[in-house]
Amino acid sequence: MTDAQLFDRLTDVFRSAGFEGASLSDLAIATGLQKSSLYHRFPGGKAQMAAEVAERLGKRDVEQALAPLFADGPIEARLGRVGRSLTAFYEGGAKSCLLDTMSIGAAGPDAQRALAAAANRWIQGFARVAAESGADEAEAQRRAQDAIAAIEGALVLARVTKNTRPFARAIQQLPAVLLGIDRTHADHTNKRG
Amino acid sequence: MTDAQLFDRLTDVFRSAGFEGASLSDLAIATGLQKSSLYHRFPGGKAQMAAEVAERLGKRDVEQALAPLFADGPIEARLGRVGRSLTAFYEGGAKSCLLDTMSIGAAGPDAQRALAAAANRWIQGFARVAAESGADEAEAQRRAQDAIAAIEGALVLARVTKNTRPFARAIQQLPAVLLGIDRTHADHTNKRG
DNA sequence: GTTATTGTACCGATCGTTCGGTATAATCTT
DNA sequence: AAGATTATACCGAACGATCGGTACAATAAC
Repeated sequence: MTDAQLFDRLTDVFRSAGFEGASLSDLAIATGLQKSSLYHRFPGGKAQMAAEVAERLGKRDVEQALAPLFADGPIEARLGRVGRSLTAFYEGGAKSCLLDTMSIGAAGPDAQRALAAAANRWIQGFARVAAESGADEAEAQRRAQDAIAAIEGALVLARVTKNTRPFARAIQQLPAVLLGIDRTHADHTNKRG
Repeated sequence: MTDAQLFDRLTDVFRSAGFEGASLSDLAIATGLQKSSLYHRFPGGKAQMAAEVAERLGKRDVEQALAPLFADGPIEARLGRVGRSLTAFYEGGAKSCLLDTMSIGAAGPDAQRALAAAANRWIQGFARVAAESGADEAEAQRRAQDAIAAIEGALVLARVTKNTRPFARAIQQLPAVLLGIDRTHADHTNKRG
């Protein structure tokens, strides 16, 4: 089992069950390793697993999902690509966000710090593209936070109501939010829900 | 201890620790009751506690928070009152939402159903006021979902980054979202963050 | 004195964690 | 090159603690 696979499995358990809800048995089954083997790889136990998973989220996943932002091409096209990237990452809204599920309860200070760092990286990435459209620093930050909040909230709504359309809408409205375009009378044809 | 106090304590534990994170010991300590007393009141155990807490959220808390919506007065004033009501409920963004924290992991089918019902009641309440401003049914639903998603996402962001300003902004933008007013160039004076 | 309610003592199961040990591969010694 | 040693990855079995839940006697309320 490669490191990437191992982390993928761990991440999946944590993000669907949360920190407390993810038992070592669950993690062992998901990874195909015995609990003692997990302790060999993570001497710090479950807290270390959560912390390293959260770190990878900030350092690898966020960078990967936001990569299209800093490529070439018109800004709308780049944002469209990021939207598709996020839709894939969250499986259309069917999967929860690690930032949400693992920040509940006692996940240990290292994990909490890593989660906060991941969130801030995401905010900074969005803010950077918002600043491209002429927004000043503070306004860019606000737009970035609002865009992420819209996505995170839609994921919560999807988990509770089993309706992923608000998530699809949040992704669709992402360019408007970041670029400061009026979305009052946007087109919702065939996107009701 | 009155029923209201009892439920308040239980709700507090569930919404800050989630279902799995809320142990019977925690619940017993928070309520000042022994486990046997809790089982006398909730023969169905922790699952029943969670379900009844979620039911009260939908039937009492949502109704209470949204009450100003259906009183007299101009619609902006009513929405302002709801915003203050929600700010109090979430303590300015410092407290998580039960819809979020208790929907993670295995909270039992009754609780899940009650949480979904609570979310839908909230959506319907917001949609009703959105419809007042001339939006058709589908558009009102969308605005209501988006408004709630903005709030829930801001609460997630607040929990992770310890920054409650996105929450304050979500509340502030609530009237604009529901009434379909352009909020592109809204005033953010003294509300940066 | 009857009925609720609580306190105490438990239960089996599972929690996160640790320990002793195995197999293979790399590293060192000579 | 051969043998001894170390490092790495994994496993099975158990640890004490806590989990959610139960049985029942003592107490409180009426």
